[in-house]
Amino acid sequence: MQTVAVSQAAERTGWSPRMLRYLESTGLVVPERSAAGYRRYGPADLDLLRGLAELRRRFDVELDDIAFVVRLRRSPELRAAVEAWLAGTTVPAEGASEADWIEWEQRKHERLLAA
Amino acid sequence: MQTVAVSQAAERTGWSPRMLRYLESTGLVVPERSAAGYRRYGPADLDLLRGLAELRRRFDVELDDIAFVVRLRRSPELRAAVEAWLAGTTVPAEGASEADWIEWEQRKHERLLAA
DNA sequence: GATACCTTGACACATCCGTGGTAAGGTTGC
DNA sequence: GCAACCTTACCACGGATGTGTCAAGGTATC
Repeated sequence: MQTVAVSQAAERTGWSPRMLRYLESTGLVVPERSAAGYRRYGPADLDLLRGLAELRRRFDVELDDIAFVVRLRRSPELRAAVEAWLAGTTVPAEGASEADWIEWEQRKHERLLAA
Repeated sequence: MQTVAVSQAAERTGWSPRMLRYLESTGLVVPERSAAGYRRYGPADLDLLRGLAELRRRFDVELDDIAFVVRLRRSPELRAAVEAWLAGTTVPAEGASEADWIEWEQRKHERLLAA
């Protein structure tokens, strides 16, 4: 498998080498290591990095947010607790239509602006 | 419907009045308003507030994290993008067994400690 | 063996989050 | 009409995020 070192990976994904190390520390993109301890980024890693940059750019998503989704996936207990909480919220449920969301949004704004 | 004002709600849920206003500003728990603009917390609001406190205590979840889940629910586009990203990750998929997670966790630690 | 990479670790800094306080003013109930 | 609540709008502050830079040292390649 073709792998590249950190500065190459940085060049090809738009991240800085510093940020690649930071991303590794958060657990979001963890490359393999060479025998001497060098980070080796494979094609899948590069795709992940590009995707992450894209997510942030397009949706203004925090790294924390993504990390939390990962956490949700791996802790069914947490996932269940969060879903239980969501069930009590006034927020429309899973299969809600777009119209439900619009109405909810309007009610929320009514509330917020009611002052 | 029986509703209480902000200081009462605070007393009954363990939050401070200040935090109840903050939570409203984040959109997580938005109470109705009286004619004069006073916040009126109903039983459902109180439950939400207690549940939120419980989530933080038990799972060390940030408010941001919950807010992001709400955002995921209401933006199918964002949800799809995040799921697509997750699909590329080395993280075990939706229906993965506990054993898969343990193995993944071990590999991650191997990687992180390989230096 | 020199050069250009890589490693970890630290300091620094802007920005935001969570939280408290406080001030200036409106509402309510006795 | 006053006491006890409520409102918004600020200032403050410790801690975390995201990011850069630098230092001290290991590795690889020619």
